[in-house]
Amino acid sequence: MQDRLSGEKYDQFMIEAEVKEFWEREKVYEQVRRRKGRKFYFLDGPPYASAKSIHVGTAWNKVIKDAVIRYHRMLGYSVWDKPGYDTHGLPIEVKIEQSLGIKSKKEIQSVGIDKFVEACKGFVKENMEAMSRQFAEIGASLDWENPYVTYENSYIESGWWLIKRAHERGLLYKGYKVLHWCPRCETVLADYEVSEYRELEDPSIYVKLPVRGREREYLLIWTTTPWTIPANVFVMAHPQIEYARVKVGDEVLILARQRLEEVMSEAGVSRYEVLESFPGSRLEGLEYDHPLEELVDVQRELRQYHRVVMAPEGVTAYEGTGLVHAASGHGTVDYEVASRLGMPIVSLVDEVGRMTREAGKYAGMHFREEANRAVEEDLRRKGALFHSSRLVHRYPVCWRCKTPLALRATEQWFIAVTKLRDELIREASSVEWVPEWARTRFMNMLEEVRDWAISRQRFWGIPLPVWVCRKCKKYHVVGSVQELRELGGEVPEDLHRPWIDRVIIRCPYCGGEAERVPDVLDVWFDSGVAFYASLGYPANRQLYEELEPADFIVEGHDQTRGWFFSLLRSGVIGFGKSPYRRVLVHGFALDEQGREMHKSLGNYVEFEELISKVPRDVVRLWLLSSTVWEDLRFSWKGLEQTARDFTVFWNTFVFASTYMSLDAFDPEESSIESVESYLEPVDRWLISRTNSLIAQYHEAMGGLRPHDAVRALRSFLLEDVSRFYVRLIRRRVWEERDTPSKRAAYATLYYALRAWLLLAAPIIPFLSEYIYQRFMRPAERGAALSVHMMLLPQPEKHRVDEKLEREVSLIRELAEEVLAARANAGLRLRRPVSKVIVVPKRRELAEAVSSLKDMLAELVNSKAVELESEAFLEGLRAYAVKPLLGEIGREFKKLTPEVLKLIEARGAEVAQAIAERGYFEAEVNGERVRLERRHLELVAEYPEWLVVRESELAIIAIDKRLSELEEAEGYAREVIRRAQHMRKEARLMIEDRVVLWVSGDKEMVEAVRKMEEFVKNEVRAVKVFYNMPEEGAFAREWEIDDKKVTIGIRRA
RNA sequence: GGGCCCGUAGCUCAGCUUGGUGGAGCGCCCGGCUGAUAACCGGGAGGUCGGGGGUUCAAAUCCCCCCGGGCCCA
Repeated sequence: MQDRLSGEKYDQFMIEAEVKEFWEREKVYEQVRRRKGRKFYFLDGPPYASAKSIHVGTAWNKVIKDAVIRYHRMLGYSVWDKPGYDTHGLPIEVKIEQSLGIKSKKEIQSVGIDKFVEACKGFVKENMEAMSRQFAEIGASLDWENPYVTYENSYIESGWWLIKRAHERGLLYKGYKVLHWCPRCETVLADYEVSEYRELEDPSIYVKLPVRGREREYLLIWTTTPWTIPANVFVMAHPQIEYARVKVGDEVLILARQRLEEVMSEAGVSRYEVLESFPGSRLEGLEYDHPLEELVDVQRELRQYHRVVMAPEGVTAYEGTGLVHAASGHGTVDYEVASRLGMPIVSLVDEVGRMTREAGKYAGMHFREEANRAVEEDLRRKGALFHSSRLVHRYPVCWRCKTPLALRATEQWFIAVTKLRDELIREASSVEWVPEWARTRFMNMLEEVRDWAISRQRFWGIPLPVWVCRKCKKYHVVGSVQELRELGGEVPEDLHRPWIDRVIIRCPYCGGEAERVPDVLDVWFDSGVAFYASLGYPANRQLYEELEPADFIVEGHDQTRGWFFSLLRSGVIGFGKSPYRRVLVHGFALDEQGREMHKSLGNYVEFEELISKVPRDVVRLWLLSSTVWEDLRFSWKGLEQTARDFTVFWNTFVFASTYMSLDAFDPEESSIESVESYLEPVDRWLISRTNSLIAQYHEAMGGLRPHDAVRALRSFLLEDVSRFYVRLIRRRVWEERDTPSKRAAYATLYYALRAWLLLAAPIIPFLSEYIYQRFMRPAERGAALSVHMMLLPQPEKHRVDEKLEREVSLIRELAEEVLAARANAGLRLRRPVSKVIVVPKRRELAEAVSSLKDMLAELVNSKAVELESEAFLEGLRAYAVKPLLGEIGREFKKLTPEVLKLIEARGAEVAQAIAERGYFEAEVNGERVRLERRHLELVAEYPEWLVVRESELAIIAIDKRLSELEEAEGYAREVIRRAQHMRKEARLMIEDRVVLWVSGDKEMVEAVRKMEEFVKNEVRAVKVFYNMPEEGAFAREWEIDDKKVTIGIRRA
């Protein structure tokens, strides 16, 4: 092997630049993609292309995807890796409005829809290019040249196909629905878009509705939206709640019994009398008059509907009066109850938030700002206002413009998803969810699924492919461009509005002219069809049929109700099945304090900044080490620590490369099979650990737990290889001659590092490629061009020795105890000790020590390790006793001083007796005294030359006594260490030989002389002189334990 | 108001599925090493396992309630 790693300073940034250049030059990605294998259809959740800079969370998202993709490629799969972009929708329209300085739909029309839509497209294009660049930067190996883009004609056409499918299945319908409406954006908001609430102040009024045919008797209702009173149709009550007729002054009010006290106290009424109480069911059918009947045109037609109906779903006993005023066009429940009972749907607010003509006196008023006040005033004048105040409550506002929303019945197009509920549940159950709780969350959501309002009264979106005949008023759904052409439509170059709006087709029913309904589709529709639209289906059926279903998707947990759902919905509508097999849910990237990262909060970390400060692999390893489905806290410190791990990764490979090349090691010639009989326990251990790692890694990656894989990889290289194995093989590796033992160590180390390098490739693609090119590829015939074209190793079960792994881990634990004992006794590690005695407390430890004695001895720098029984220590142990005054005083009373004297005088004897038989008897002042364990504290004492430490594993005793020779070795090592330091200072090469001078303190010089062969070998000296260094030699005076020594070296 | 998730050392996080002596890294203190070295190794201090209740011989772990945070809904 040739060393291509050492001698160069480790610079991860430089490495990444070079690797990138290599990938581009050799077209590695293209070659990786071209390889054939079993299909793995990965479907990219398209990020929304509304900004140029990606969020740390978006980067995390793509890094997870990339790790999974690379992993599958290295398993031999042919991975479908087309990325996507979500490009339509209101948020982008808003940005363009802002950049054009306009504020409403009307202004867009005056600018020209064509210009507006072109601006949207241009904006999105720039964003996509910037985002792709950043994704490629962190090494996301997706097909950035050919992403799927939701605004493309082919994609739009694929979208149309699903609307047509829905229509064919009888799921498409036009209906009224009460939905949140933004009067500023002039559009309906989907349920999940109603996400922002503000604390707003509103009126809180109690209104008296006169009961028809009874004098001075009223239904009492409560509302915070006076503007809905003109649209009142009926009143809802709960059949099981108790109601009361209450006399207040000369009037009678009807309200819930349970609400009585609170309502009266709020209204400041202290004197009232309950005339009778009864269940709500008795109120059914009770008619009333509308107090504003003569001011509101539509109310004259609604007279016949004004009555109390039973509607438990709309009434609670914890708020209001228990009687709920229903405005069928302005409340969700109101609408549902009205539909059920065949009541009319009345909506009196127009698209811009003004009261309609039917609202009579209030026509033209803004619903919140003006109508509220006017209605309240009129009610007061009519004597219908029982009480009025103000209240601050959470009120929904538009998520983009913060305008308070109105509930409003509007005409929209729907897909009857509720009809598909059972299918959805069946299909979702068959999906594998990681983690498992994602399934629970998803299922809970499906239980309450609603019909899907797909239409939007906007511009930048997939046009709704519905044409309505001017003559017969029937509508026709167009499923493709070809169909459009067949119906006589002139197909525009771009399928967006406004061009598509101008397409007139022939009505298939009456032959009349049909024009398009001007709506566009909900943007959630777009990404929901990605599973087939990104493959060009149905224009190109083959690709989809080959690839479906998607084998894997992964997005943040917010997408449960988002993309995961919209995909499933589209899958079931279009194909009757789930479009994906496995789902991984990842967390949110939060800031260092655990809050959401937002530009407006000033805690936003720019991706470009991140990547300029921290190498990509470091970012990746750090991101991937976080538990994937939990939220991630951004941390510069965490990244810094991760960067430090990389220096150890690097150093480990440099170490291997340096020595293997020095010894011309050839991994192909010296495989672990070829050195089998020379493998030492530590070698067999590392080989076993390597296979355990491989198994663990596959289990983690296969189970979509990349964090577990990363943690296993990290600890293997840091703990097992670098801090343990390399330390233990140093002596073998420094051996000058070519020994089988050294070769065995190299073979083992190469085997472990090779496996690690391959396993790490999906996680840290840059560094692993770099090291592969310089360490592995030149050493192996038939190694692929790139590490990413290699196959991952599979665990070889016969090489796993669980017993050995357990034993080594016990030995490591024990070694720590010994080191702790040494540290406590001030015995430095460099000085050997003559003997470590182990008295094991567990049988498996005894076995481990007896089979791995040498390993333990090496780890703790001891000349010998001996297993002994407790009896051995007992022989060396002496006990001191400490009387426990409390116990002794309580029992011996007046005799206590005498007893204490006895203990002091015959302490050793007392201790021995109690230790051996549990008691000691003697006569004191003529009385027989019996001392037991409870009277005394026994303190074990050992000879001065023995250091003892007891742990849960064993009792450890270290013999501090050193033989003369060992003492000399200790001193010699002190000299060696300093000579090594000087070699380094003198910039000698590792393989250079030197001449050494040692002079000064007699004991030191004598020690070196005794250990001369050892010293020469360690320092690579050809000769040692015991006098002052010659002129020109590199010399220095040292002080070691108060002894002065002069050391000199010169290259031989 | 509902569903799901999170809360463990000063900081970042394992451990919880399957109850049995609480772990790692960083930081801090002490010591060591110097042939991977702008590294590294060892030792030590540091914890009401968010709070309360329950089940159990035994709870960080299982159950219930509460508090704080996240996501999604109402």
